[in-house]
Amino acid sequence: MLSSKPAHEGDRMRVSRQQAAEHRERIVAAAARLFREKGFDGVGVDAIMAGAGLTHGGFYRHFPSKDGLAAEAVARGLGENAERQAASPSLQEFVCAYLSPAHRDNRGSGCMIAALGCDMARQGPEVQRALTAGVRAQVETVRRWIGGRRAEARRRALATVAGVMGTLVLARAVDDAALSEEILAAGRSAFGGAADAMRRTE
Amino acid sequence: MLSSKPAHEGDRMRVSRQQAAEHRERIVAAAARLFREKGFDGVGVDAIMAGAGLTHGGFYRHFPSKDGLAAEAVARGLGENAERQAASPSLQEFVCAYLSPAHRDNRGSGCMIAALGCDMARQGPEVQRALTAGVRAQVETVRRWIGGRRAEARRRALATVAGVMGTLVLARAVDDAALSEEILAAGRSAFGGAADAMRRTE
DNA sequence: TGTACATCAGTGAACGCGCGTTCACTGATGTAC
DNA sequence: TGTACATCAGTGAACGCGCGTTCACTGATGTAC
Repeated sequence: MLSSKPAHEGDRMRVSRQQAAEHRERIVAAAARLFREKGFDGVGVDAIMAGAGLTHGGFYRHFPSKDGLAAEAVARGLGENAERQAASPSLQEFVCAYLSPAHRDNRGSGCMIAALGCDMARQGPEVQRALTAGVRAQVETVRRWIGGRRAEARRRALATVAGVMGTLVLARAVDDAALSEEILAAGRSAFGGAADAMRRTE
Repeated sequence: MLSSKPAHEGDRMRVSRQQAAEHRERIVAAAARLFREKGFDGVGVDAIMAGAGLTHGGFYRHFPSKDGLAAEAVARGLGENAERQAASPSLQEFVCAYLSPAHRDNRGSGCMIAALGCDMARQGPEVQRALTAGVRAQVETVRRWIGGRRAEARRRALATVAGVMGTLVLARAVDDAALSEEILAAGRSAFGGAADAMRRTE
């Protein structure tokens, strides 16, 4: 899938350091994808390195341990989450893309929290710190989309972020295609317009 | 924690078969608890058998493999979910219990889907079949609590089940105690009264 | 600018531990007479 | 009911594979002169 030949070779000297930096980048990218697809324990260092077009021996020139890589991979995946949000013009469109069959069927390039959320609490503190920052950022974006009174909007934003994530997890876990579609549709309906839905001042 | 001494010894003969059945039961219970606490890959057969007060060698007199046990453990955990629902008089009280700090802090005895939902899709077909049945049952109970037009109530029930699950996952994954409380509170507010909240006919 | 040396990313073999699984054995259960 | 035999749940040692990690080595990068 990934070519093992570097595609640059330019920029005068110190090509190797630059290449090493690109390799490191490719390792993190491969890990972010593979962890989401198969879970932290479902992929080995050898598979990650192969995914980056390298052999396993060189891994420890870049990372202190598999756990160390995991923290970076999670941070990277959460960054992708933020980019997808930034690319969405409205909550409605974001939720429709998030709760789409395409997203459900592509764990490897999808939401990091939906793919690994259940396992995050069992990971090291670095992973949890990265996750918390990612959640805060995502909630803040949704809060701005929702608008209105700040405290109320934030409450709705928290429920929306959690709600779409849970919906995706459920749609992926279920055995039956029709039920899965129904779950996604229900989520889009409930969370797609949190601004006017969930009207409840308590 | 669990005494290794059997606490029965009665009922005429064939005590051993009965004891074996109890042992099997204890193994499934220990697995259901430990899997939820540490994940499918986080506990070994030896730890499960120790949790049941036995040694690992006898495991394969009861189950064909660790995966075979996983399917039964998941089914058992989902059954506990159903029991907790049955013990709740209303959606409001169920959601308050589900999104309580106590539930968040006790993975081992809590919701099976929140604890392992992300990993379910990677498990065998038996696990997924059990999960799907469990989800259907849970959704149906919530639908009855919500009441009203059937299609609309079902849509809200699906979103509620997914929503509270996602909320719990998020509250557990996050690093910051205050944020975790805030997430739980937002979930209780959004999903606690799905009958009057999420008012949205599409 | 050219040459000799040092650095270090990457390789592939090897290590060692953990864990799922197997197995010979034990001794109480359960059965045949 | 009592006795001899068969069954089988449980034990603990052992096996073997996978995987995280280490290491000696290579050869190009990068540097000192």
